[in-house]
Amino acid sequence: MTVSKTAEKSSEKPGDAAKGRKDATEAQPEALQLGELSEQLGYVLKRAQLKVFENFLRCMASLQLTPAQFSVLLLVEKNPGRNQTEVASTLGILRPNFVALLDNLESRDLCARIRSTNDRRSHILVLTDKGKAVLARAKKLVATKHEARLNELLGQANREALLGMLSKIANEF
Amino acid sequence: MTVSKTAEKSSEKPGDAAKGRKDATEAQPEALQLGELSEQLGYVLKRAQLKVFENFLRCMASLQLTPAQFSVLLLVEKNPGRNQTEVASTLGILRPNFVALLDNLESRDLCARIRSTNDRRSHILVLTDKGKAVLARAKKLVATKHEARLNELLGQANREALLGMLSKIANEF
DNA sequence: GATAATTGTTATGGACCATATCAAATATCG
DNA sequence: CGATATTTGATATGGTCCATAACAATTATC
Repeated sequence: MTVSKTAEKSSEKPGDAAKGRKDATEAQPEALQLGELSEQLGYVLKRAQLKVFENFLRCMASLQLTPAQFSVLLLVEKNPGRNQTEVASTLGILRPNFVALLDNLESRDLCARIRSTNDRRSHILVLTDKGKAVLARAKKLVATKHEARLNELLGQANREALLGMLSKIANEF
Repeated sequence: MTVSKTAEKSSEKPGDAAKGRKDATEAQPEALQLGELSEQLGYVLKRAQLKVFENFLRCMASLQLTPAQFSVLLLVEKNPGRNQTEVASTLGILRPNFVALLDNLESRDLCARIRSTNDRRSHILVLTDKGKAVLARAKKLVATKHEARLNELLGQANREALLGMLSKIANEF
């Protein structure tokens, strides 16, 4: 699979005509045949995932939220008062790697760690007011720019079917 | 999104009853609510992709082929005589990162670099006999273990619909 | 024939993932 | 109770993958 994220930096600057372009009489560089690759679910899945993440980042540029950060905010909002281990493991993030992620969100005052009184080892996670506000704006951006674009491309019904199949794979495969 | 690959190392050893398990009278640790997260295409897409790759690796364990390596072999088989730049860019791999990948395949005698006579800068890529044989076995494993499992889970028609939608996202998003 | 562009390569840094380990706090059990 | 084990957040570290800059050899361009 192995699909990088780089944009196909087309070296085609507006001025240079007939450089990469050969007219019909000239031999084409011929694009490669994907062949069975285009039937490999893993390959297509990865390419689609990269595109979706890429678009997500563009939509969120004004808020500077990555998919990972967005998912943390969403989960903490829905489940306030849980500790780091619980939130991290739900997202499939290992506890050591969750620390820096949280450090970032906390330094931006989007989320706060609170020492639990029940268990003074654990840190309870809560969204700050700013965090709630940013998340609300993020949700709107996702809905109006990101998901809307997907609906436009696939249609509402197909989009839901896609989500269902992916969930099935994610949960039962 | 941020979904790690680690298996949920359940600390539930066969012997320890009633440790993590609370009976109905006892307060449950309560799984977190995913909430809107489960509707986020990016999140589900990433989780599904990780599962598929994970399964792919298991199926290919005997041949020691990663998804990336498999895709290179497939592409070179279908397009023999192309150079590194062409193959790499088709797969979305940057040229510098393609070098080590090829070094690996070549050291295992699955693929060969041949200096082009037309353009002595470029290396023409070809599968070795062993490479062809290994790829053939790989294809069989993928078909019988990997894709078969997906068909079983989704059904043939759904699997094709899924592939179509993902391709659309990958190409038109 | 001088200059620019291309190819494969190396070096390097960043992001993400995974494991081991630690101190503090808590749970468990003799 | 008190010794031992476990859990939590954290640090350190190594691996993999992705991205950019730069280089020598070769080729294209003018």
